Amino acid sequence: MPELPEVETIRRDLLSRIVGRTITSAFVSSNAPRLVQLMPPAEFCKQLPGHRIEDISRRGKYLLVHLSGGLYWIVHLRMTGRFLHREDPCPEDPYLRAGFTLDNGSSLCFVDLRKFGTMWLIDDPSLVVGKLGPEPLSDDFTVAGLRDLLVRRSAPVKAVLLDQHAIAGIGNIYADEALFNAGINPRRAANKVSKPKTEALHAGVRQALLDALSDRGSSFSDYVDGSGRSGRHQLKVKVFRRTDQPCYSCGTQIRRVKVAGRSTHFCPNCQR
DNA sequence: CTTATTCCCTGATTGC
DNA sequence: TGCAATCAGGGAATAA
Repeated sequence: MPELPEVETIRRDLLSRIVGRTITSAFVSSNAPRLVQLMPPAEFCKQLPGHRIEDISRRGKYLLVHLSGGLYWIVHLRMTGRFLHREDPCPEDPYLRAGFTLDNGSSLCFVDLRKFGTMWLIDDPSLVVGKLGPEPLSDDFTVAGLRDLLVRRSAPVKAVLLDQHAIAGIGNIYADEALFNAGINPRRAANKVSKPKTEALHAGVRQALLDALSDRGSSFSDYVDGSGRSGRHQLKVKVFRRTDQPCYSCGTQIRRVKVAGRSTHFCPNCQR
């Protein structure tokens, strides 16, 4: 499940490896008919070659590959997507959904078991990422902004953290970790989170993301970085997938419940 | 505007 | 042991 720390790790990996390269060929598997958005895959494969990769940025969980001519190649990995760069052509893989060759013989391989991943080739990225909430690691994410968000909503606070239009880039792992950091019960109504707890949540979100980023992301299942290596943060999570294990802070067994349709892990003692 | 539910997809897990 | 039903999850679409 690539979330902000995982996508940012991939971005940094790819940035050092493919900026300046020109795309020489593109292929999309016929068994991935939903991968390319807004245009037929054949059109996408025809347009991409010839463009030089100028930069790579990230917005929430979206990767934006800036191409020559002002075009953007946007990639979302969803649940099981992998976006890998290698020095030779993409190897045989039953889940290889798209492959791209670069002008130095290296390649980008898009591997995605569940086929939820999507990509766009588009002039105006705001059509794809324009409605996302603030970047939680930027100055746009403030305690006051978070407070405004929470007071208007009666949904569980975890549902708000997962809402990409509220804050961009948080998924199931870091929503649970952030709420633990802040000592907030995930089921608590957003508009009942106190002011001090809102401050704690703001800090808790940032800490969860920064901790994961420094570990190059969490590899619970499919996630690997831009070179195909696993992250390490799955070994350090405080609550996510630690059901029935003791809380590191108080020893109470971590509980698992369903909130906002997602598995949710928390310490019933530390998160009241 | 909000919140809840369904859908996409397939390997892993659970239940009988 | 075997096979079917359920689960996992990001986010768009749909319903209410």
